[in-house]
Amino acid sequence: MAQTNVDRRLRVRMAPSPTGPLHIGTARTSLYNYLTARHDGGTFVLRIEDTDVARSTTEFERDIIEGLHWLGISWDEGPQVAGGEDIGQFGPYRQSQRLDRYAAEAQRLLDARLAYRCYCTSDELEAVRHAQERNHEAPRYNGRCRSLTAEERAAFEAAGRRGAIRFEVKPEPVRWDDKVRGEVEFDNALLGDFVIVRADGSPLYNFTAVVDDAAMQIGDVIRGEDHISNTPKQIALYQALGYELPRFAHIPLILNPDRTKMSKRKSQTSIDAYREQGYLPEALVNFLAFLGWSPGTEEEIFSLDELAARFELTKVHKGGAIFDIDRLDHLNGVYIRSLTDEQLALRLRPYLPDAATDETVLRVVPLVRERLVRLGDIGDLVAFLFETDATIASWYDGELLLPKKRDAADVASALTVVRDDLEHLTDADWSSDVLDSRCRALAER
RNA sequence: GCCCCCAUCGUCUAGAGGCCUAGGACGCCACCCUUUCAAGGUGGAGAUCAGGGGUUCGAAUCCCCUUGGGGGCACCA
Repeated sequence: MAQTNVDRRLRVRMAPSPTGPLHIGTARTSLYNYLTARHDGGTFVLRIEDTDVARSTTEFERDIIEGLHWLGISWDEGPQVAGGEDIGQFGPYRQSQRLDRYAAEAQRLLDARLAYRCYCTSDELEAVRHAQERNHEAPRYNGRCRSLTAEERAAFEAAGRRGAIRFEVKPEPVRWDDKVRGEVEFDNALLGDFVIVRADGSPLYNFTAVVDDAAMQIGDVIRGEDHISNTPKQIALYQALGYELPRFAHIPLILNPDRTKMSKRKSQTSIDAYREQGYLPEALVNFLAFLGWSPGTEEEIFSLDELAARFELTKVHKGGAIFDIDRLDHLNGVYIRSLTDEQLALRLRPYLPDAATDETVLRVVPLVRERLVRLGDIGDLVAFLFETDATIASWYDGELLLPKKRDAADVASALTVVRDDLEHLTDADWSSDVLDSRCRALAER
């Protein structure tokens, strides 16, 4: 493994877990990593953390990769896609393909007596936890298997138990200089020995992240604030394994309106959902970038490249930011209005019936541009004009939408009335007689 | 319960001791433009900088406490 001329100070990484569709928070963290790399001329690595076999799927992995691409976020090193090969000299970039490395490192820890086999069952562990809770103690592993004799271990193994591997935490204070938070200190004496490899042999997050970040020469670990309490554990692991420590930066969380961590239950968290509604990636990126960062000026419209030129980790806030959909809507409108007719027509295409000709779409664009908040809103505005129903098509298309004698303002006006009118329609109103008369009346206005 | 973190208009934020009687944007309210709705323009309401102590000639900015909020405490990531 010849790894030459790698400046780890300029290497950052995003390590999503494919256990769900691309999440807003993952997208924002990816963006901050990407911007940091681009700003400093560094390298951005994508690594797939799929060690949780039960929850990880290739569909989610594809969704995440596609979502990042859609946002315009690209990486310099990452897993192979579509039958290609891994890109980069530190691959493979999928943790499920690096199992031998974790096993080797775990063995190294075992041999050095910095980790040990634990044969406790989940029931036993739970019982201990409950007892600790009753005594108002911090729930943590009590170290029962820490000093098992060879005989005791053999007995467990003979009984068919395959122990998990626990890392022995040294009870000492750990501190690091966080790029966004400054000095952070934590007393590892409060920690229990934690599991790094399950009884079934599969490695766990805190362990794999450290092994890989070190192997991939990551110099700056930029991740969400929810990982801040993993950091002391990981630092201990870095030290035990003899790796050079990276720098850490914990960025603020994106919040629900009630200021709790943004969640699926309370907010729309999947990038796909925003994409489907017709938010432009440019708008989403611009919006996301400002959730926890600002250039320090009053400018607020930035392209990805402009963001990369201005972005600095040191200007990232410590406090979380509420995801304000009104603001996203506003930004989206700004970006929609900045598009040329042709560009907007192209983007609108997926939201209109196939029956609509390119020419028709192009003619609709100037009429709707000023009032489109999301591309998907085009459906509410004019999609019905292209229904196959002959009556609707002829009336709206011929008399209303594209009238020979009327100008664009007239048409826009009519469209709005039609839209408002439609909101009050009941199912019974959808007979062609009723529609016909409505259309006739509207056309005469 | 234990540990860690955070704190400027409703929201996103500017602010790194005097430029702040706290600026911008979103949202909201008026008015203008407009046959309507938008878009655009102009103006307005909206934060005693969570509260209390210090430090200093001077604090939103530094320190401490309180309060409030959040995150984490898995053989998830």
